Amino acid sequence: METGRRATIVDIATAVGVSRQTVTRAMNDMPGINEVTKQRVLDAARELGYRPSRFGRGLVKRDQQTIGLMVHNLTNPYYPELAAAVVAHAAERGWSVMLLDLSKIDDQRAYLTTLAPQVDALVGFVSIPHRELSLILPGVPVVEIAGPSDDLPEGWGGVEFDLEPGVREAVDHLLASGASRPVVLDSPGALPASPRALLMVAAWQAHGITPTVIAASQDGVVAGEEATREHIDEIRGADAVMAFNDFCAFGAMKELRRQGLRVPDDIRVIGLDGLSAGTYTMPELTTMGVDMDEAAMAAVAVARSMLDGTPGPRRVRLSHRLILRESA
Amino acid sequence: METGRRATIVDIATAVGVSRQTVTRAMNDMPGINEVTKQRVLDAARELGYRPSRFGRGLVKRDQQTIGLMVHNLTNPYYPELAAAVVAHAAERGWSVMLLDLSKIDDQRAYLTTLAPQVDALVGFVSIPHRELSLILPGVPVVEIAGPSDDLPEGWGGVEFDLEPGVREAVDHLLASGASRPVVLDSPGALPASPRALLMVAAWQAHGITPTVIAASQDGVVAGEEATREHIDEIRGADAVMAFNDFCAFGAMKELRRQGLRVPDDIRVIGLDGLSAGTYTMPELTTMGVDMDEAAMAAVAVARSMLDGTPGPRRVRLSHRLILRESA
DNA sequence: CTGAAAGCGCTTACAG
DNA sequence: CTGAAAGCGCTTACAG
Repeated sequence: METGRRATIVDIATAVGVSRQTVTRAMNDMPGINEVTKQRVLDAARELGYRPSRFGRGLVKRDQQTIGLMVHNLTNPYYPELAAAVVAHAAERGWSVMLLDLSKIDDQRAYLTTLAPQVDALVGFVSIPHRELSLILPGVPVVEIAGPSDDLPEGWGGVEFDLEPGVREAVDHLLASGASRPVVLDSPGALPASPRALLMVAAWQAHGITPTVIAASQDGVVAGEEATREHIDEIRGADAVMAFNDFCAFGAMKELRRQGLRVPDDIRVIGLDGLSAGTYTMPELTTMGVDMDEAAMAAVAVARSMLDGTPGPRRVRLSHRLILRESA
Repeated sequence: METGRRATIVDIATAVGVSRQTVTRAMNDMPGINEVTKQRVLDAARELGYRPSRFGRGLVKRDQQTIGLMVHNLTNPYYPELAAAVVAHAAERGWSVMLLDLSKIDDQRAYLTTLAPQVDALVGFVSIPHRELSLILPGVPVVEIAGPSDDLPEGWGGVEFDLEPGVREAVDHLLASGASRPVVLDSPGALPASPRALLMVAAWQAHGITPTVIAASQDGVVAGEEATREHIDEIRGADAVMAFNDFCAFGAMKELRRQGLRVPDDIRVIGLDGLSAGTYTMPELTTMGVDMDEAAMAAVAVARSMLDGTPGPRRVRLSHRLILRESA
């Protein structure tokens, strides 16, 4: 069956004693071919284990599009929700999606250098410097999904998340529920605070309240627990925690419970990212996020208009919204 | 910049006044080209917005491999852990991974018919009838990831999960911790019970104990809550719940808490699937699962040996293990 | 209904 | 250092 080399259209043609042309007609179910001939071709194809080369075919039919989906780490439940939606919207256009998960890759440069040329456009979260990516991929359309960034490189598309409306809704909700002594649980890094934390602080200050800001050492569940434990005194004096992201919020909720504090009765907790994993916990996590399906649709649409050279939008802005569940 | 048609190697050649050959040398950083010529070519390429065609290139260099990764629904956290690992192991071989998520696809047949020919091998969870997939993809190597199946189609590879050792460990652990009145929370469907539930029942019976089996209406978190609520009387008489999967276990834990039962003090809970999302809850979920990285590595290895026609293993068996956390 | 010709965009020898 | 030739596997017109 396997003769070392993969069978081609010519092998079938010579085996059956017809031209390549006739083989194409049979394989692609085209009209204008005798039913008997067709059968003989199909039989020979099966016999020889023939599979069409996607390169030969792609070279002549120019309709195959593949978009690369870049994510930092698919294990973070934030990305699969996006990825599933991107696949669905790409499928509507007959596009395939190549998954580029950088989390376990040692040499990201080398990885992208070999794989990215196999892609017609790139969509997703760009975790390496913009300039570097542009050098690796000269000319490939890129649609970056991220927070609002004024420094989107020339020629790139973007789907931007505007967190402000969600944060505002969250603060309004907390105020309405009687909270007035908020703690912001920030992530490490940018001093004095991350953009997310600054947004939260500003939203409270608009109501004359200045939250206490504490920082976790990382942005995972365990770090959220630790930070909550370390700052438990400040937190006992508070009536609401707004976390940097949902993971920190999960950690905070776990530690609060250990400390005997009831959520949301004693203290409210609000996450940020809108993970559906927030429905696994008890209480379910109130959070903020965008509609991932909308984001994916927008990203695919921008990619399409860039690929086609259509005048369509190159930059879409989506607002975070409060996702009201149980923890606040 | 964009002239409608995409620039090819020939466009650059004529623009610079050299042969295609020379352009190839410049673009691919090959030796034997004058530095000045090379610069002129590279400049022209940038000028014309040239990007190499992956088809032209793929046709002549035969080293590009793409594997299709089939998953039922990437939003289910079970799959991303596998997907991330598959991407990592594929990357080691320079393979790219095309993501095929069937969850939001209306016409799965049409979807696979257009996308699967763009793939050299298929790996993952096969949710359509085996025969149907074989018809859509004559000759494409398939590596199915699933529970032990004796009916693996001729020529397919498989990575099989053996749940029995994990279930046995879980029961031993529950017994050792003093539990003796187990409830099995099964999923709907197969009567009288699912294979998973039957395995659990058998493991208990080996110790002379017959668990009560109750069934949820679905296999999600909410169904787990509902089933727990409906059968709360049986559960109050029990000291351990073994759930069909981690989702049901999440739901059970939530409802148990509402009902005033403490986990694990009053009642132990054990899930099945080994989701890392089980660390988000309080208490963290004790569960059973395989090492996803190992599973992914095995799947990629089987795919490779099938693609190469190497005699390597076509079927790998992996054992579930108890993942001890807090809920039991 | 079938085949000879041309071409998709690229690279790999082979000459010079 | 550079180019003319051949070929990768397939399809699309065009003849017959």
